[in-house]
Amino acid sequence: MTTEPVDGPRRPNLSREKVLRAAVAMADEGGTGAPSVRALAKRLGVEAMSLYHHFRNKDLILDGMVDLVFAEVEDPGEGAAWRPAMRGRAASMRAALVRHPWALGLMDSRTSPGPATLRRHDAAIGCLRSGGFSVAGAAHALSVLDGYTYGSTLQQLSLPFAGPDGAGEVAGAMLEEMPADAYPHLAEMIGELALKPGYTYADEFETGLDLILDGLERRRGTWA
Amino acid sequence: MTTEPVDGPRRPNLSREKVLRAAVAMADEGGTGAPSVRALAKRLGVEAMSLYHHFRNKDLILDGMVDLVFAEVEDPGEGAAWRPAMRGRAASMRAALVRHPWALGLMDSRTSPGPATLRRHDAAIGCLRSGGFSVAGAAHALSVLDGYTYGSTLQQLSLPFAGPDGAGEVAGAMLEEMPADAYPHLAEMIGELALKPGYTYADEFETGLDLILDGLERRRGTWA
DNA sequence: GGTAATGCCTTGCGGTGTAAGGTTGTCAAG
DNA sequence: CTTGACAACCTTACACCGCAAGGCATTACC
Repeated sequence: MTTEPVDGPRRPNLSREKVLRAAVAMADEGGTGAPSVRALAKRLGVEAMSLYHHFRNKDLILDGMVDLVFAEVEDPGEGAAWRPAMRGRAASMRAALVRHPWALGLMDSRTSPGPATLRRHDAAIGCLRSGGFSVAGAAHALSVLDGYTYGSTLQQLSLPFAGPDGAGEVAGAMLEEMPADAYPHLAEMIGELALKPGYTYADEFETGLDLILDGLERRRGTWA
Repeated sequence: MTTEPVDGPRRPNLSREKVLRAAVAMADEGGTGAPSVRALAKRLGVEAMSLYHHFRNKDLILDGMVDLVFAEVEDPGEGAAWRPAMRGRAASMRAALVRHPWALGLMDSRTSPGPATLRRHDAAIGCLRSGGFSVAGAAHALSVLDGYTYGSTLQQLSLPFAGPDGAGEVAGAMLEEMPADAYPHLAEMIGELALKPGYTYADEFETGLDLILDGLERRRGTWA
């Protein structure tokens, strides 16, 4: 009993990972983005400044949070064919970004990728290379795929509704708010697509993804 | 002389647009993202709370800033062929987002598009429709193109260097910092591409953009 | 037992967005 | 010419924020 390290007053009950996990959880719960240092500390049963013992400043916490999200993305096995592997990777990435909607907003302010991010990149390049892409070709492919994945997710998160159900209502409201015929083509599209039941933006993502994968397959050999 | 409305003490010397223009200018100058309400007010020679007379809260200022960026993007003329028109639109969009690097970070937190944003969307749909795309096809095309444009720009802004010159240095430093052979494929790519002079990420954007445009052309007729 | 390091806390500073209410110039109606 | 409504702007105040500086137990090592 007493021989064990009972969590005595000064026993470390904090750690980089525990802090990051709590931070991610709080960001997921409250829709307000990254939690404040004070709130995060309270959640951990600790005073605010204690966190600065493990992170030099808040930016490093944010870096860690982003990297933790990237760590959730499943890497393609090295043996898999490049096309289904990259398709799965993009879908997994997108799912993670939707699960943690604050992550995209954090990404563009941090410039130093974490280990999980680097590992993910490395695995993808390896998959593409063994799938017949040159170094330059793999760079092209990774740039299009990741770019599209990020941007498409960002577009989805910017939509003024969450699930597929909300699309119809919001679309209808928008149509009425719109200054008469100020945006005729947009109005047509909303009326013809979004108001139909069953429209989900997630399908758009797959449509575009397949278009890009087709293009990659076609150019795979031609890229020096 | 005196008959003119001299800007007397209580004559409105503030306006939605003046505030927004100052906000954009400040965001461009200081790299810290959107300016604080206090700083913005000081720049306009006014007390902080005065701004709340024109905007109910800061979010509305941010909405306006984003829309002002979108207003900078040149729309394709309605008569132009869809492919060069959409290509130019994407390039112009990307240029605007690079000119105002804070805009992308703001985009994912705001969900109500402004008039310039809507107009831009409408024009693009019109261009695609008269280029032979169905309504659904235009939706697909717009989704891929915009998604890729946003995401690719976000990737570029996340790079730890600014101009094409910095690539080599940073790449070299990264190679040395890396835990030996933890990321072999990534190391190879950096060594083979980024260290070569003349590599710019902007070229990657065009490569991917053309890939997507090719794919769109091929599917144009097949989309219901 | 002495010493150094670790892990956490206390205090306090300058900054943030904004709610509530006061002041002041302008203009239309009586 | 007065009066009142109104818009534009200011003052004050609050609760919150990230974080610099320093203190104080507890533990590990010699």
